[in-house]
Amino acid sequence: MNDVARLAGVSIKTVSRVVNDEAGVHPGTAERVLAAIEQLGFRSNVGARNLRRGSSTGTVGLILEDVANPFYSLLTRAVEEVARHHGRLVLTGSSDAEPARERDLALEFCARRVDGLLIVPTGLRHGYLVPEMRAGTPVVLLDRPAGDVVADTVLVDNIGGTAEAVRHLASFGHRRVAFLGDSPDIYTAVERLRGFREGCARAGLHYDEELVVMGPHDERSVAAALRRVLDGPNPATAVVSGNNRMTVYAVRALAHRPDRPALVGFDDFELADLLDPPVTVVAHDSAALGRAAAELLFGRLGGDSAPPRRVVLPVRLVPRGSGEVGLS
Amino acid sequence: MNDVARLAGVSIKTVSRVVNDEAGVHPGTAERVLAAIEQLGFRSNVGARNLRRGSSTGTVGLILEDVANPFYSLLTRAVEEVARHHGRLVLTGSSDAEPARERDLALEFCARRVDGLLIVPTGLRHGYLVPEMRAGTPVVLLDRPAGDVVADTVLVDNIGGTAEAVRHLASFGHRRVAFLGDSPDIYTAVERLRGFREGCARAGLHYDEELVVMGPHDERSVAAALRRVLDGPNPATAVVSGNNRMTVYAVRALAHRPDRPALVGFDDFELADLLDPPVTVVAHDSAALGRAAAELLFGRLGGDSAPPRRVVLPVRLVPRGSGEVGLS
DNA sequence: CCGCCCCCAGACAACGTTGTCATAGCGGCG
DNA sequence: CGCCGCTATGACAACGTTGTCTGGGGGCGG
Repeated sequence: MNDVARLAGVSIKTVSRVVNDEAGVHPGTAERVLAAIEQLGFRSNVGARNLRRGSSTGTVGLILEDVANPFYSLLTRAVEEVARHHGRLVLTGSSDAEPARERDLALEFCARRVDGLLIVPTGLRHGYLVPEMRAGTPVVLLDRPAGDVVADTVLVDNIGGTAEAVRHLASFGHRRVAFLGDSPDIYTAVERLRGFREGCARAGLHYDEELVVMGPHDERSVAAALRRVLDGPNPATAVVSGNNRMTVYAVRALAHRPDRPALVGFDDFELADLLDPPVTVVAHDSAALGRAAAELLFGRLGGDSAPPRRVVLPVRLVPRGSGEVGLS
Repeated sequence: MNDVARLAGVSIKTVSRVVNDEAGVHPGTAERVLAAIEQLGFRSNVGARNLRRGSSTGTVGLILEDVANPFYSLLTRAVEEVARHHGRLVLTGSSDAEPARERDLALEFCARRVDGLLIVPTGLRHGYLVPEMRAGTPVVLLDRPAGDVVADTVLVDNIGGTAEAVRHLASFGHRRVAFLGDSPDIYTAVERLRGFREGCARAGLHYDEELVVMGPHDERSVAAALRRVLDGPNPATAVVSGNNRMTVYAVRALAHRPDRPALVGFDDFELADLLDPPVTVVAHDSAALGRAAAELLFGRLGGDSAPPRRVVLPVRLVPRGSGEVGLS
């Protein structure tokens, strides 16, 4: 800016005025300044501006498990879009479901003075957020609440959705339904398991612990879990899988089995409708999740100081074929 | 920091020393300072630190078309990973294939003094990058070069891959192969079309313009394009589709056709192997693309000042079924 | 002709840090 | 006892901006 001022033969303050479109600069002067800016390729330093102004940095932080998962990448896109409408940029980070990494990312974001944080929380302890929130950084939690921190939270109806899946399968005559869930230290996994139990209870099914496997997270372990519930003496005839990854693994594992069980997956995924058979899912809109959370965040930034909200987004069962298999 | 200093009864400089783990602070003093930091929830302001130090902001910018596209979200994840190893955070933005948006994002990133930029360039004019590059911001282009700017570029072998797809189809007896490509102002679309022509030439096929459709970008227009090449008087018996989106649309459009043509898609995608028939693709590793570009960028940040490099990553044809259909 | 006001422009401080230099205190050694 | 050198600390300026205040000149009315 100094260089620009020198080149244009004005003071640095006048350059600042031109850069900020402030009124009261002689058009001729402004022209000279603009020419100098152009010539030197000057770009105002937003960091310094924010420091001086004490104003927003124009960024929000987004922390999730893994952008590579379509569920989160759709969510990310939605957040980006809302942020853009509010003139903000997005800092992203994947925690890989490691609490320490989530914490490091969040604190790093805060040190960079993001205007707000959107977090898909991992693990159980989130007390590290308290000082930041007290310091005025609004935090919105997505997809899961944080056990020990009260903040705005946007969830999907995990319990209702899983219960609905069970009801659906029971309506086709299934009495022995298995549940494959994620690790029990993940909130959504626990909720969906609860929904599963509830669904069993409502449909008058016996809840059999033998048919519940929590924790398999890769293709091999999902396949093993399926063998366990399908190859026993009293096998399941239908399966509810707890998230999009597991559903895909399950489809893969079941592809070459002669006696395929009925399958309903939690989370929709691309091409589910083109598989053979098309996969019935409990769908929810992850873009809507991101949008709702981001809107909530910007609401807070806009001055909304109502008590923390908890929003639960609806899910809906999409029958496609894999879940409408009767008993053979 | 002032408050911390006051509370600990030391000068602000001593607080700075403690925060930065500088040697030569009395342990007792350090303890008092740390206690004050804890009590006040003090978090050092990275922006101010960078301003004073004139050092890196510890961020890199990543601009691509759309994070929601799995191709880009895998890439994003790889970039995040490399950045993390180099202690950097990632600012992301989706350009939606709009040059103006790409430009705005890039300049916004530069105003925030990112250490470097990774860009999947959209459109043909990227001169706006020149001042930034001259100012010392390294730029690496991914997936496509920028017509009018010389910078490090990481590409995939578009021509070779598409030619290979044609060769593969011809080896199953196909003589009339159609090509569905993206809009011709996208570099990869043009390259793949060139690869298609080259493949036709090498396989001794007549290159028939009637069988080439460039530009369809949603489900409806892909379906229309397919009708055009399949329902004419002299129809195609095989189709090469130009990217992952189009392949998926094509699969959907072909799902209920009795006379399905052979199909090879450019870009691999999840579940391609589970469709019926499984989809043969020209696969490349988008994570490797992101990794290579990020490594290149950090190499530049590490002082590598060799002339701009152009890296071309290999592709490989993955036969799965849809491309191994002979003539009926 | 004088005084006032308006239009432009610049001087200066401050935002939150940190690098540089200065200084106070203290123990040891000749 | 005086000097040296070391340790622990602080004062100050500067990073690149911008808000506030001040000042010079010109036009206009009295």
